[in-house]
Amino acid sequence: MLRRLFAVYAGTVDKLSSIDELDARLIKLLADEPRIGVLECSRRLGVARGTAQARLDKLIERGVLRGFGPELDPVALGYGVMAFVTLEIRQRRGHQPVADHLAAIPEILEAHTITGTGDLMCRIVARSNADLQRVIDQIVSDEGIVRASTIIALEEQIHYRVLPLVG
Amino acid sequence: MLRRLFAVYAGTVDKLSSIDELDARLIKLLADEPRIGVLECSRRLGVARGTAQARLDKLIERGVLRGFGPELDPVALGYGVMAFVTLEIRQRRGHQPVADHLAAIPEILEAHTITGTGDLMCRIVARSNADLQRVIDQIVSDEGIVRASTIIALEEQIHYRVLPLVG
DNA sequence: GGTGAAAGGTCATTAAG
DNA sequence: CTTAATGACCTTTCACC
Repeated sequence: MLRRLFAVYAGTVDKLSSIDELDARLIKLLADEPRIGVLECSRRLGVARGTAQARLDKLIERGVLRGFGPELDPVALGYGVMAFVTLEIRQRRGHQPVADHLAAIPEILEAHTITGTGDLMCRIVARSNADLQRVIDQIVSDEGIVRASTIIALEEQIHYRVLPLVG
Repeated sequence: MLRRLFAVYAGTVDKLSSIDELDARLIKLLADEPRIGVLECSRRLGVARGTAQARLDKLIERGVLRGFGPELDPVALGYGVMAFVTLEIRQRRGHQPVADHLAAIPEILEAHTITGTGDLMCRIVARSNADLQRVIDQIVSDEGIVRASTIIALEEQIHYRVLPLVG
């Protein structure tokens, strides 16, 4: 078998990406038809059911598979406007208080500390452009935030995907 | 019942966000324990199985629930570096050729056309900072791209989430 | 490998908008 | 009158021991 195919040496990465060809096929199979069971997987992959089960368990254990949570579409939920907001924060007390403030706002779907002139990059959604202003006001209401620079996403060219990385 | 609780009027939104309280409870239940079946859902929600099934089907039909695909962690796959890349493109032939070029690069996890000085915002990953250069080179190899400005994500403050929008 | 259980479909009845 | 919820029955399929 081609176990540990990649096993790359990638700087400070602590989890090795030990994904072999069977794991990849398993993942792609589950991505295609998430509702099928382990038995069906083993049949399609041409392996014993125990093998499929073991592979699945290990993928979850390693953190490669984070789970099978329902994917929700913000647009269908009424949040048709998406934007990226770059925040500049006061460096005094670190970013944790600001991160806590952001986490309490449901419209903030994601946040990262970043390099460059900004300090934080957030992905936010709103029900309309007018509503976007409300969300931004809510964001900048925190003392720790100096400036917010907003970029609106017009059209989604590539929807979020990870699968191509699997090969 | 409190059906059509939100039913907001949100500009050019064509899909009404008709999520009632039962739908919300169902979604949150599935988010908590994705592996449970429809029968188990119906028991926990205190409704008939057919009801739970019908609600689930309709949520999928409306596009609110995009599916139950496996969530993959790029970090565990060996892609420990994440970055946001803003692209400036030649406006001559539109962005479609560029979008096609980007779609062929697996490390590009997402792409949107945007407002502001840039034209496209991409989320990319790489195995290391050195590898990031390779990915960027691959991106800018397209004729249609004039400039790429990269911002590296240092730490994930808020992991991607949509659930808070459900209430 | 066998067994209890769940998924998925259909149906008639009842209730509510 | 239309839409939804319910409980019942059935067959196939899976998960677990």
